[in-house]
Amino acid sequence: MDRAIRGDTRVTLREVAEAAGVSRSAVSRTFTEGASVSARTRKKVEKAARELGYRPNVLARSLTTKRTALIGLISNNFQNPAFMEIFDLFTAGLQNRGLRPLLVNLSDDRQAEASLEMLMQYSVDGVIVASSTLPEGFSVTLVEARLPVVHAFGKPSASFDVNVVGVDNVHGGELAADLLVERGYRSIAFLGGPKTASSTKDRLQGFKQRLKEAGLKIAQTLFAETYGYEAGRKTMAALLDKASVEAVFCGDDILCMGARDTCRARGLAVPGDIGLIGFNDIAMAGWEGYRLTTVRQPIHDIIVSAVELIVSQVEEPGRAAEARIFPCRMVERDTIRPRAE
Amino acid sequence: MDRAIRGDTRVTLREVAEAAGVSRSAVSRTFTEGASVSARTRKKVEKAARELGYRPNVLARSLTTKRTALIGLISNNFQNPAFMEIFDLFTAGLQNRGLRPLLVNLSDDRQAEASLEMLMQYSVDGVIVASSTLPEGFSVTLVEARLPVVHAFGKPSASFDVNVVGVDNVHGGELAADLLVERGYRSIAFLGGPKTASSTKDRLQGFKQRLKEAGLKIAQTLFAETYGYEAGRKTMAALLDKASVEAVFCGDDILCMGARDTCRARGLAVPGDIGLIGFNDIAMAGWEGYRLTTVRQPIHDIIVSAVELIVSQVEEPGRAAEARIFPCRMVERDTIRPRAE
DNA sequence: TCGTGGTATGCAATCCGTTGCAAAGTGCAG
DNA sequence: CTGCACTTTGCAACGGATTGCATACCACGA
Repeated sequence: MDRAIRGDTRVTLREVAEAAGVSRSAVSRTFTEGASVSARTRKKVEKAARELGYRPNVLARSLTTKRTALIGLISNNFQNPAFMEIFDLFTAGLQNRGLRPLLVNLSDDRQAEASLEMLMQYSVDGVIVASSTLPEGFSVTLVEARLPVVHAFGKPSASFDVNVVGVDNVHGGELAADLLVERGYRSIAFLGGPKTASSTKDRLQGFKQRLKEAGLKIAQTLFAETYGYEAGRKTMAALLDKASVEAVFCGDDILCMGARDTCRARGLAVPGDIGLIGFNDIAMAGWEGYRLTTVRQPIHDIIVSAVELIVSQVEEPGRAAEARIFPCRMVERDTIRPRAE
Repeated sequence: MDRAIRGDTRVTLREVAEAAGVSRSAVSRTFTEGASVSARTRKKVEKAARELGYRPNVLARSLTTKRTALIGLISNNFQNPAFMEIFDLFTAGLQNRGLRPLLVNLSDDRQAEASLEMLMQYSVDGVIVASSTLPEGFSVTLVEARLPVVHAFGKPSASFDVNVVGVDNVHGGELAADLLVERGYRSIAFLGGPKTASSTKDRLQGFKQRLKEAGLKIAQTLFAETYGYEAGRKTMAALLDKASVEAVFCGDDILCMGARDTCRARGLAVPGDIGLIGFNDIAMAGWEGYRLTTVRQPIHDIIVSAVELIVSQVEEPGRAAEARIFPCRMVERDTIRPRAE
């Protein structure tokens, strides 16, 4: 009976129409919200559809409606386990609004162009870029192709009209500096993420500035190649080999966890011998083996906001680009020494 | 000049045809591998296409070709940071073969039905189920709808024809038991993942059986609600409250990390006071703060194999279902006491 | 010059839906 | 019973591509 489940071929609208003894329009209309169909035909159609196991073909539909409900979800942070939280929230958020995430792994940036091409070919309704390391130019290309875009964890750009949701990274850097100064650290290093990432630059800027205001200078500035655990370990090792410092501000929790572990491996106590600050406050930052003191980024809010934004952008294409910037705040755990009595 | 980039509307094949002064068929043919077009027209078409910024509409194409290159990627393990590795490999693997992952977050299993419906409506070419906790029935539903399916990290079923790629979990459990026995542990507990998951059941089975052969019985058997860090912590706490044991075999690394951390929080030394074994050998298992002794699952091989399998399944629909089972092996780090002298 | 075989091309139907428009149907007041 | 204003319905065109088939073209040998 149920052709679709038997699976020979998918049942089409035309067949339902024939079975129900109505026109194709009638069938189409019973499946589109708010179209004019009498209760009687609707019933007939629904019965036939049920019996045949009819499922409308969304892709065919998209041909005329110009909507696919597909949203490109691009990221290049697949090395960072923290992104699991992010994917969870994004996919759940999109699904709740009836949107479908088409996932793009951009770990190899040479594929950037091809990926964009692909997204256009699939007629995605919009794109969410979830990354703090992709260059601004990336989102801009999308905007130029008239694709609605939201750059989550990005930095607002003065020169281009692209939707951004993120935090005030400069301020985050300031918070870290303030805490270190307050706790009396004087020899301080910065261990950032990829040098070219706007997030890295901004955090460093705020950090440096505030230290300067306190009469201090950054003792060492190193950059990890990626936001990843191994990168954090290696970079921290390099740092310790170069000089000894009292505290390190890491540009990301995952880097900080790596850094924490090279300390552990070298027998350095934290915060006894060296203080550490992370950035993000991902779930893992609270794990017993780490308990990072870190600058919290409201990931949940950012993502909810990004989804909201892409939705309104899709629904109202002309809409002006928006930047939604959330504040960070310090969450203190056990990697920075307590206030002196 | 470049309409598509200017973005008014997408350029269609028809417009290219007009610009090049050829028929629509000619245009279509220059864009399909192996079709018969003269070098001269091909050149004309390509020029026009380039100038107009034409990109074929894959969805329209799929209407006649019956191929979308969309692959549903379903998971319900978004709480487990280890899945980042898995997503990374899957997305990269699919992309390399020109396939597009349509991501489905099934954390809420009440949406299972709706998700399947959705995947069918989007005419995905196939589905990869990446989960060891989804019930067998889930994949079966897909198979019945004649969708090519591969269940990664699943368990082969005697009764149903579904493609499975995974490890021999029973054997994994045996390895854990053997090691514990060899190291002279006698009071031993099992801390598994969700009770209903086939992975949990199989690991437990092998474990129990082998202990029995050594004349031992499992002292405690507890199950975590999910494969997640918090679940691991809580369940371990419950276990310790009930009884004291010498060693615990955890059904997953992430659970084991949670367990490790409740030990840490309670001041229990590992492996001094208690021994721990994990399962999977995810990257994090090697982190300095944990260094889990664990049963290794060849994640990389499994995923490569799963992608391969879905590809051949899509290309050759009638193909018989296959089960590809990989062996596990023990990797020893620091959470089990060394062999006595 | 003509015939032949092969390659290129275009026509038109098709894939699966949606939608503007005109025709048909309905209900109700006069 | 007629007229009028809605509500339902179907027709047919359309969205953007592919493809079977028939025709047009080409070079080449006889």
